[in-house]
Amino acid sequence: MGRAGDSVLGFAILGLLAEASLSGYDVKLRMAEPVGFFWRASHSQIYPELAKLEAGGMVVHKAVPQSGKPDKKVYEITADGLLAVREWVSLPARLGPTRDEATLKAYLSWLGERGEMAEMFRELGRKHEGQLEKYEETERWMLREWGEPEEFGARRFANYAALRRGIGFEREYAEWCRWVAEKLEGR
Amino acid sequence: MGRAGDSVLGFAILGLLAEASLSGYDVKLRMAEPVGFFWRASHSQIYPELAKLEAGGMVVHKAVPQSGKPDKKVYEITADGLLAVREWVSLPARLGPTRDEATLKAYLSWLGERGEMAEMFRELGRKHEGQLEKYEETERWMLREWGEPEEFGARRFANYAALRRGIGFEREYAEWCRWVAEKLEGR
DNA sequence: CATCGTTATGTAAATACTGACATATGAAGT
DNA sequence: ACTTCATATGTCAGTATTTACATAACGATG
Repeated sequence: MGRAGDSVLGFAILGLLAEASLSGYDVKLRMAEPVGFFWRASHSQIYPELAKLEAGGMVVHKAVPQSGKPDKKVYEITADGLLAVREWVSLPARLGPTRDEATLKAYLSWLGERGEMAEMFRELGRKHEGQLEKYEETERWMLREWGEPEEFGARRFANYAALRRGIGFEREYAEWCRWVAEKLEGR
Repeated sequence: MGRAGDSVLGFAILGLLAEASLSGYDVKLRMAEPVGFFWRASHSQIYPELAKLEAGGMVVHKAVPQSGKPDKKVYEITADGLLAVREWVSLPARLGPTRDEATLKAYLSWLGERGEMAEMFRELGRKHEGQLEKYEETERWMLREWGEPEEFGARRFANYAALRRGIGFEREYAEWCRWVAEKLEGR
């Protein structure tokens, strides 16, 4: 209906602000690094979305002058905003409108030249392999710093759960790419 | 740049038309069933896209009167169109702009009520489990009808490769959901 | 002193996508 | 007779997303 904090992006931002007050730029940075792995957004979406959230009473901002850097607007979540995310988070998640270009290309692979297709999947596999390694390094760091997953608090577990999804996803994807490439090469 | 057949959807359609001439409705049906698992599109996207492809010389149509049913427009791929898909298919696939609502909700799960969150992931896991079973049934059918994957022709292999991705994806996803639910329930 | 990178915030145009509206034929079931 | 379903093709409004444009302060590098 167009209520503020209606879009998934809006809730993603509210979720970040539930943990700490942030500037639009800070939100952008988090949307690149940890959150971006499962919900990407650029600053040209974030700034307008923050304005929309503020118009809807979900967040408020105050200007913070800085020396050495441009001033920033630090956004803080309101009671309404917190209530809205808390309600949203346990609502059934929509299954993503599955759109995977690589799987489409696999489905149409009979149209391409075998060797070129194999090389493409080989390279794609390497990319996913690389991402997997980054995730696995993060996991090692978490286990080293935080101890046993069974004893994580809710916040840390939430973090770890998202990472586990990334690891499973990339591992499966990389394996599939290698398998496709191998078969296309005719072994 | 806005050339016809520029969008992934355009190439998806060209790929379908490379195998057989189809009406917009037929394309829609394939976008629901096998293709829709990795590239979803509704008829409100398909009809305009076909018109765009035709304007760009990638496809041509002829009206086919039918008795008992409304007339249809059957689209056929042109030499230009075929060349365009063939080139596109072995070009590096963009990594999908990862947007997965469920992983976002896992990341923000500390904001929700434990039991509700667990139930949500439990239910989501069931959905992915159901999809997995459908895919596995299709796989059994393929192996029964087509024999050994090693002896599939390029077309059948392409089909099978996309299915294998679906199976891996759903299996991993369902497992992750179960794992999250279990941990949230505190076992 | 010029340029580049980082921080910081925005807008605009174009494309992509969803969901609803709109229409029409004929078959099959109630 | 009435309704529903499958076939068949489209448009429209609104939302979401991407890419490019636009500005500005400051520090570091050359």
